[in-house]
Amino acid sequence: MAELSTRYNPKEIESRLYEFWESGGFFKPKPDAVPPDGVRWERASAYTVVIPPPNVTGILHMGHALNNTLQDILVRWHRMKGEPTLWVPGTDHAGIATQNVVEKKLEKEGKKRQDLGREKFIEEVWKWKEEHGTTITKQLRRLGASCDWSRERFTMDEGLSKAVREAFTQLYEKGLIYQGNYIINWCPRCQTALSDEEAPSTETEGKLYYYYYLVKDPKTGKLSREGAPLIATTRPETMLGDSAVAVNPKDGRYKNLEKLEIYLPLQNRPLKVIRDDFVDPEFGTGVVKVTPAHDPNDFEMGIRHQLEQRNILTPDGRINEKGKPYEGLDRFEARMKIIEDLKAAGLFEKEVPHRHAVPHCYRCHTVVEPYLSKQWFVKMKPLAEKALKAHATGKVKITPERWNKVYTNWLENIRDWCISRQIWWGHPIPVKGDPDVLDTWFSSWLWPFSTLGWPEETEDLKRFYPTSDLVTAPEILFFWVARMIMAGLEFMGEVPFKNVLIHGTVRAQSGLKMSKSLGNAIDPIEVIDEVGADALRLSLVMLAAQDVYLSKEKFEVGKNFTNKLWNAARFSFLNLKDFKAGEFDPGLDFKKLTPVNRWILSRLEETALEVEFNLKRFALAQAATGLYHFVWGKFCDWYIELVKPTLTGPDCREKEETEKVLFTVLDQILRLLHPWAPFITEELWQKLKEFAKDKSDWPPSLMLAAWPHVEKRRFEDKASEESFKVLEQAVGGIRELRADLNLPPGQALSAVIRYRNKAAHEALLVFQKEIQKLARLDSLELKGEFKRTAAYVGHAASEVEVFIQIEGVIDREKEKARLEKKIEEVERYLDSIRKKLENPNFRRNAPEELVVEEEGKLLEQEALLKTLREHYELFK
RNA sequence: GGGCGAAUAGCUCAGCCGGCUAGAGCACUCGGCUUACAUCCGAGAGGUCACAGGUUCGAAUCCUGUUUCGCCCACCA
Repeated sequence: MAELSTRYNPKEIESRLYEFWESGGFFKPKPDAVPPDGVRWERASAYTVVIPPPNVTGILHMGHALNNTLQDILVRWHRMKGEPTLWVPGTDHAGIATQNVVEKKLEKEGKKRQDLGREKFIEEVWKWKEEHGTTITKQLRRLGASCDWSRERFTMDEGLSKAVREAFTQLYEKGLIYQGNYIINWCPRCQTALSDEEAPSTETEGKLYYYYYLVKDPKTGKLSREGAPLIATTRPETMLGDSAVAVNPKDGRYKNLEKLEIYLPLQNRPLKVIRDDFVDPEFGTGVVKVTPAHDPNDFEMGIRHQLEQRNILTPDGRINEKGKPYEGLDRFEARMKIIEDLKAAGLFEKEVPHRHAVPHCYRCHTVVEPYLSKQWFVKMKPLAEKALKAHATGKVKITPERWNKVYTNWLENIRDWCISRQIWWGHPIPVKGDPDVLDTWFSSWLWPFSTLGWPEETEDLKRFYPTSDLVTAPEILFFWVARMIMAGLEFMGEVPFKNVLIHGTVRAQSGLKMSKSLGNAIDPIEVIDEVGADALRLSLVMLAAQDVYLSKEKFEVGKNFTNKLWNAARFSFLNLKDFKAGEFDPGLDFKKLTPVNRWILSRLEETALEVEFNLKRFALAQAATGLYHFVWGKFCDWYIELVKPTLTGPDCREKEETEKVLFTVLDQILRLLHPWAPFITEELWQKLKEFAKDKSDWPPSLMLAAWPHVEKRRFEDKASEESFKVLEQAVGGIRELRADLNLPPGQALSAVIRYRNKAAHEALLVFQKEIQKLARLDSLELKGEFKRTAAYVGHAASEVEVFIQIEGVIDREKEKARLEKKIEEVERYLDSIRKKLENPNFRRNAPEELVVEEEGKLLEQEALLKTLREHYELFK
């Protein structure tokens, strides 16, 4: 075998391995997988995930990296378990976002979309998609995502367009789609309707303007502010669309308001006076101007009181002919002009600062205008009811738990969904002569089944629907997840997935959302270039128990760990060089193995159990952390160090056995780690494979190798684990003394270890050689006598007492102080245990085992204290 | 305005059903190039678990309230 470099270099291997996997067809579900009982896999046993389709315009950001890493871990795990596993990839046409991108591109060429005309423009968008639409899928490959690319879909491809038409038709025929004049969120820049979810509000420091309306004197017919109501509004320009003023029916202050003839200033139009419960007497002056065409509440009031709906805005946010004399002005210009004019007319009272929520377009951040227009809607109540029921009966589970309430709360208060958009790029509404297109989400909500072929009854649909797990960020719980559940139930009669895993949002270290425009984004591809995809994945996942606050240093964890793994394997390969595996099953010989080998196998099996337990409950971070500590803290720090002399020593039975165990442990580690770190584990596993004598039953890729599932424990050995604790105490004690005493590295050292019980004695006998090696001792005596010529320093743990004897002089005062500190510590601890045990209530109420445990601790600590005191006497 | 979440070492976080002297990684201090790895090895220092009450033999963990931060939702003009 070629020598491995001393450092892990991900660049060399990543693209080569991905190509190997993809061209080998390993990402495709097994067509003929057969479970142990010989029955063909049933639909229920397939494992399916559909990717949250990134926008075609997108470039991979950290949110994607986390999201897809989590999916890939689950997918690779299930695939290794032997389940027919399918991860469906694809991209979203992202209506407004994509249209904006292409418009911007045209702008640079000095063109507008209107210049091209609709047909030509759409051609341009497709052209753009062909050229740039593969960026994100290429980037997902760099991450290692094991999607079945042969099944890649696009929300505007032919099949999905058909699904969209079918879904629309079905809803239409059921009477769940209607068209109506409605007040909707309108983006004057994008010139389209937006759903409520697309128009998020931001708290804004605004102003509340107070000014007088006019009253007509019945005698003179003159208009004046005498006795007229003062009103307050944040958007004075909408007064041009006023139809009435309203007060609360119970508001005593305005009993006679109806008797007045109220007129609108500037336009001098008569207004109605109405009374409505909506009006809050506490807010402003208690009098509200009513503008049915430009405010959602006023719209409702307008319906209740049959008011005129006066639309005063053009689609691009300018005042139209109804708003004379302000016609042609932009809405914000008009606001200023109107305030000026009101001031000039002596009607303006004051302006006060006012914090309020202002909706903005989620794409271009323009202030959204409530706007009256004809739109298409889906009646959501009937769909939501089914989705609530499916959730209540446990058909869909959301993890973490707390999101369940958020989900149900939203569905219970659902409002109809405005699905038409006045843009060009999107699915046309299949209604003759309608120029609108459908909301992007109208195609994405069908994603879990449309990607599998619906409305055709395909094999894929039968085999892989419903899917298994959906992994997503919380931001699109309503946009997407809830709607998919509704669509799945409506069109397929079944929930689209069984589990929803919601992970944290990736933020910059500052706590802000990462975004390119804020300049605080860390590019995952850059990180992959620097430390490798595996390091990125491991770091992200280990941090991702909740929201992730990222900075570049955080990828060190993964980087260092992959390098450690690389070197552990490198060491193994150097020492396995004349080894032929294949026929070896440690399970057969387990009882005959050396204690060290039994110990590592026992720990390995425990780790495998823990990893699977955590994977099952979607605790991917905990699973990764557990593996990390096993590999680094046990396998590298102890096992490899312990078996070094054996492996590098002369050939013997023990050496052969150790090589076999090392081979097994490394193989299992690589398998366990593969879902998190697919590249490095594959690379190392392929090398490991070269040592196996019989490779016929080894799959071509680690991706397809069997997952270390522990059905029944084969390697459990509590005794060797206990002995190992004694070893750790002994070695740790000597190291501590060495460091405390600041001994020079070459210092010759003899140690004496005394034991407290038979088990400890046996453990010491078993590991005597190892202790000597790890603690770098010249000699080691068990329960030996102290030489009169040497000075001694001691350390006592629960089961062993460790002394080192040093020829020559040691600093007695320093050692005295050290012992005093230790004695004090133990006394304090002993005190707390005694207090606990002396409390009669503790004995009465605490569980039996706990009391026994505490009593054990008491004896242990007492013995320890005795030794420390005896030793202290020597230094007095 | 309503709902949710967070508050633990200098930093980022783990601590499930209440009970091992509250842990890890980074940073820090001391000592080491020990024939896999200095992206490393060994040792160490560092915490009144936000605050105030309560339940309990026992609370970082459960309950109540307070403070600070974050997120989501909402039509108060």
